[in-house]
Amino acid sequence: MHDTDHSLQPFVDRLSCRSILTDEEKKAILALPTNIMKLRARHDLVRVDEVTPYSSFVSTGLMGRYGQTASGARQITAFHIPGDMVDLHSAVRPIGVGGLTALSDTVLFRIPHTAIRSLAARYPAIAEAFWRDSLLDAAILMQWVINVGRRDARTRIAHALCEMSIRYGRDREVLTAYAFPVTQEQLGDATALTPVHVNRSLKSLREDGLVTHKGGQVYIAEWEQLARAGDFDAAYLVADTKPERQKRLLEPR
Amino acid sequence: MHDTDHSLQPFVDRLSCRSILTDEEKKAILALPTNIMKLRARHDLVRVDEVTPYSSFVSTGLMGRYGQTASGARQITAFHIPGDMVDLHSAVRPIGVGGLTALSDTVLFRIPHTAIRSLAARYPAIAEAFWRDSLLDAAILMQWVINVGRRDARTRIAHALCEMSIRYGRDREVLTAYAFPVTQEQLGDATALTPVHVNRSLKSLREDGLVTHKGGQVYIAEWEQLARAGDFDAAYLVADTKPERQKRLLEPR
DNA sequence: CGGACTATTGATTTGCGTCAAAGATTGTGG
DNA sequence: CCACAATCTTTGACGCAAATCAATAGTCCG
Repeated sequence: MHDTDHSLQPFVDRLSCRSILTDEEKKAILALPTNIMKLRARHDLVRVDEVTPYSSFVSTGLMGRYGQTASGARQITAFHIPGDMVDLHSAVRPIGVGGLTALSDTVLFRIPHTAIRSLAARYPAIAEAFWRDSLLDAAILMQWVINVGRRDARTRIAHALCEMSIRYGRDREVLTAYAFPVTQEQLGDATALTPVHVNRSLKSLREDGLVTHKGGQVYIAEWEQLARAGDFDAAYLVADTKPERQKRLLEPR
Repeated sequence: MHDTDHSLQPFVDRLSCRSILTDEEKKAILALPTNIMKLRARHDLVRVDEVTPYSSFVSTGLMGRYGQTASGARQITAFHIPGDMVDLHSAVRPIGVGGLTALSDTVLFRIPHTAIRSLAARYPAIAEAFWRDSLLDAAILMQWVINVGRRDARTRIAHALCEMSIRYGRDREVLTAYAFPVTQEQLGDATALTPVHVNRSLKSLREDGLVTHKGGQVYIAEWEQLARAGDFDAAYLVADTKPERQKRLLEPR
């Protein structure tokens, strides 16, 4: 085995943080057929209401899942960062989840659903890992409902920046500087704010010395204060509180 | 086999709508140990940040999943109606999903996670059905982000009432009259509105002759118009567009 | 170097929140 | 079965956070 430009090793690493996989299972994942694809910023991978026959691993860049209202307003429902597998779920339930767009220039490895499905069929423990992965996405979505529904603009932005800090970090550690290549308009589409108000909220956070977002880079000056300002508690992002509970449903065979 | 008061038959029926299960698998689900539990309205089954060792099948009543902000504002992130299995996911990922409360008097059958886990371990096809079930919840959650983030009050309420109409209906058919035992305050907690504004929005929909909510009952007078007013498209609730795609990952053994 | 995004700031508007108070319903214990 | 307490619904007046409108600077890229 050797790494290639198409390597899914980061995906295996990420799954292994949350689920226990045997070497054979890891190898089987690495052996998935991949198809490299490059997307320019603002180009769609999947349009709303379109059904895709692929799942895609994000290698570099940033993808956004989105839906829209009849009046054309866009709402981003998820950010997908390098290491994430997007549309993994669509192998099992391929509808009703909106479109996927590149928020910045992005490199993906596409994997046919058929390959995902047969892998999950052969290795139930992998299916379980995939399931657990989609449950983390669901937990994040719940937080977004709370964020968008019940927090004011400044708090929402702070919360979003805290979330991405933890998600970009290895092993859920705080990253006080990270690349987050979104425009203020896109950040507004994720937090349900207008670009103008995103700008004002960022300014307020910047003037209070908590955080800066410039040139697609986030610099967190005061993590503790930012987390407080964003009403942020990272518990929902943690794989599991008790390691013994993340043990496999199935023994290796 | 005979039905009892603890029967999980409705759960099997619901899973069977979306996944293909053998008779043996269905029997195995029905054989799960259940523990009946009654909850009065406004009582919690699981508090925020609490970890539960049970999944619960809703027999009658209405459950709500919720989170809250530091300032104490409550946001309902999901309604769970009779036939739903709540906290199914917590068997695999037991954290970060907030609390569960009874929105009306509710009867539940509790099932230990250990039983769920061993069932999923023995029958991978059941694990797959569970996964698919949690993906529907995630699709609903995405719509809630859009609803709360980008639609005005009247539209949000209309959307929520449309969603529940389809979810209460058998086989995703429109139900123009259904029991939905929530107060206007709870509906506000779900749509991120104040009870006062929920009242005004309902009044507007009522005066336009679209829908009525009185005494915990919803009466939809004009489905088409209500769906338009709520910017509602039921596609996200459908099990699958193409039946052949919902075929099993795994052959029965 | 020019055209198209992107960020920033100010002035004004508005949908929804907040506060308040009066009815309608529901439930409960005597 | 009634009384009264508690909860829920409805309506009005007012305030505010964020949207909208508008215009000027940066910035990136071909």
